[in-house]
Amino acid sequence: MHDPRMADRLRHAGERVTPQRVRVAAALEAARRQVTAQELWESLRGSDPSLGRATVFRTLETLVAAGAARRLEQDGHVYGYIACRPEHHHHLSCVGCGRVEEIDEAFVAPVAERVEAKSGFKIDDARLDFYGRCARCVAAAAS
Amino acid sequence: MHDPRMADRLRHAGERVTPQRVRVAAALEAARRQVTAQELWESLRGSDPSLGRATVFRTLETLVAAGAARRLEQDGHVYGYIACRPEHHHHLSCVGCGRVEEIDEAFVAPVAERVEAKSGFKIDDARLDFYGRCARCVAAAAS
DNA sequence: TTCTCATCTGATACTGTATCTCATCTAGAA
DNA sequence: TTCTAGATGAGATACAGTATCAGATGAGAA
Repeated sequence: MHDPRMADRLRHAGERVTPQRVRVAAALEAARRQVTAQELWESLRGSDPSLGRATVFRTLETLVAAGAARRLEQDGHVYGYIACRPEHHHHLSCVGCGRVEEIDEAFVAPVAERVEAKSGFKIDDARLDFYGRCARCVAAAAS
Repeated sequence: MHDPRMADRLRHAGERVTPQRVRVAAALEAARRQVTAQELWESLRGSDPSLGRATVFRTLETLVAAGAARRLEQDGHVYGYIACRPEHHHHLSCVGCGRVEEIDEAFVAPVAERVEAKSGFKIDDARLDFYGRCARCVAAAAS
């Protein structure tokens, strides 16, 4: 088994440890990025053509419930899954050249905390997008 | 017309002002909460059975593009829409009851400044959306 | 007012993600 | 090893949203 911790988490949550679940969990961890159930199924089908599509969807939900994965909304009504740690997506988008940079979660967390304190909301997810011009485009416009 | 401002926004964005669009915009404003295109269509069908489903979906996108509404992600791969003033781009959305509160620009401005300083971007516009549960829904879930 | 045409509407078909059903299989306990 | 609650695989189904297209219409021009 690639990562015995994943199996432990499932067992601890009272879930069965099946070869399919182990394979899905291993593939999710190996991805090291946000992936969709569909992507995961397609990549796993290569090595295991008998793996069912529904099984991948179900297993991902099981992993989320067991605390071994996190589900995020992606644009286009797709769920993205990522192993272990939530990864928020905040963007800094240049309207000049189209370049997009990621904004670190550290910038957003303090705002979320203050908003929680003021509003009484319990915040689960955040989306922050900035639009403007990158340094290069600003310089180009000035010249 | 319930709210002439909505028509002005459409006109200003170079969009036609049709009876259907006026009806959809009025219903969205009257809701005063986050609603889905489907919900809006079903409620409007009562008074106007000829109103097409696709028209509601298209109109909501048009309103978003014109700055008269905002699109938010809801759980279950559904887009929620809410009428808003163009100058308010930040929302705090309850996934439990659909209530949406506006977040003051003052929370976001400092983040924008720090991001500008770090990245060299010149930021023109910002959009921040938080998703979670309001105090009432948190209390209801705990009981 | 009437004309004109770009664009909007409504109906329908289609896309793609996710869920449900059910016969079969199996992990894990005894 | 046997037993059984729960998992699997295949296919059907549900549902939000989009694409298409013929016909209708808003809004500016004449």
